[in-house]
Amino acid sequence: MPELPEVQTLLCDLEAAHVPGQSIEDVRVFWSRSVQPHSVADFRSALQGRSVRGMSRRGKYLIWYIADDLNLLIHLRMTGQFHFVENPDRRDVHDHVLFHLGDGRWLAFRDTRKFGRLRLSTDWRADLGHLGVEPLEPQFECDWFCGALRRSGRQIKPLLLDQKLVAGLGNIYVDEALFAAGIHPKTRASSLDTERAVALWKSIPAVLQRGVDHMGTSLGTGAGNFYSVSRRPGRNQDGLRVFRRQGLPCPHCGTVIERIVVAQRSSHFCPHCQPDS
DNA sequence: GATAATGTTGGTCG
DNA sequence: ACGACCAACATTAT
Repeated sequence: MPELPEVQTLLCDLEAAHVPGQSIEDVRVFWSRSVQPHSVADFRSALQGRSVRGMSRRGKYLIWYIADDLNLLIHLRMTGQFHFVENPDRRDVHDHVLFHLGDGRWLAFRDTRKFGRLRLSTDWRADLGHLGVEPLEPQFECDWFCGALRRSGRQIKPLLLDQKLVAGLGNIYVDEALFAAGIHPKTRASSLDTERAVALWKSIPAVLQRGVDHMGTSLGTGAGNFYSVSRRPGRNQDGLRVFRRQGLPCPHCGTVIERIVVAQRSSHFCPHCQPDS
């Protein structure tokens, strides 16, 4: 579920809720694999009595600063969420980790599908060193990006989903960026001409920033849907042009949007605006 | 009620 | 190097 805009929304909500600055009085883990590779005891003892000094985001990771040599790296995977619960007894069956904060609140990590991970790091720069460039930062340069595309023979969609080149894109925003740039998801990266490559370079930050501005994308109403700490859904789903809109008319030309599978992921595109090369 | 699909990542295998 | 496939899980839509 959560891609860069959703994690950024979560970060902003946690900061607005003043979680940074709080001490961690207690940590309770109800599904041990949420904190693997640590043992529950190690995870708890490493954090108990410490404080959350600050937070940031890298790709789809949320980073809590505990000390110079201790960070908590959180990846939400498909259905991870944070929210506050009244007390430990009121915890939902999918609330797998609880943090008792210094001001008395209980912050819960909820994750219906249990893919999310909370792991400790003594060096987050090294542990997240595999991640590529931040697409909303100045290092996301046009010449560098176009050069990387030229040197890769991979299909453009799996290349963009690979966090090693650009960090933070997932299935929704890749489909939206490819539509905005008029590129078929199976196109070989190296076969894109400069005009298409530059269009893609522009569309990636555009669709991501739009997602951030709309506080993320919340599809459906189920338990695994995206909700930030405020429990309000995002509203970016209303602005999606192609994602999960197969059978509906393209907003540009009216052609029926198609759904195909690329790299084992459902992919949505307009066959007229994004012709197969 | 069974079956397919789901927004992520990491592994294997050819 | 790359892509196909699977696994980790639970829920929702069909």
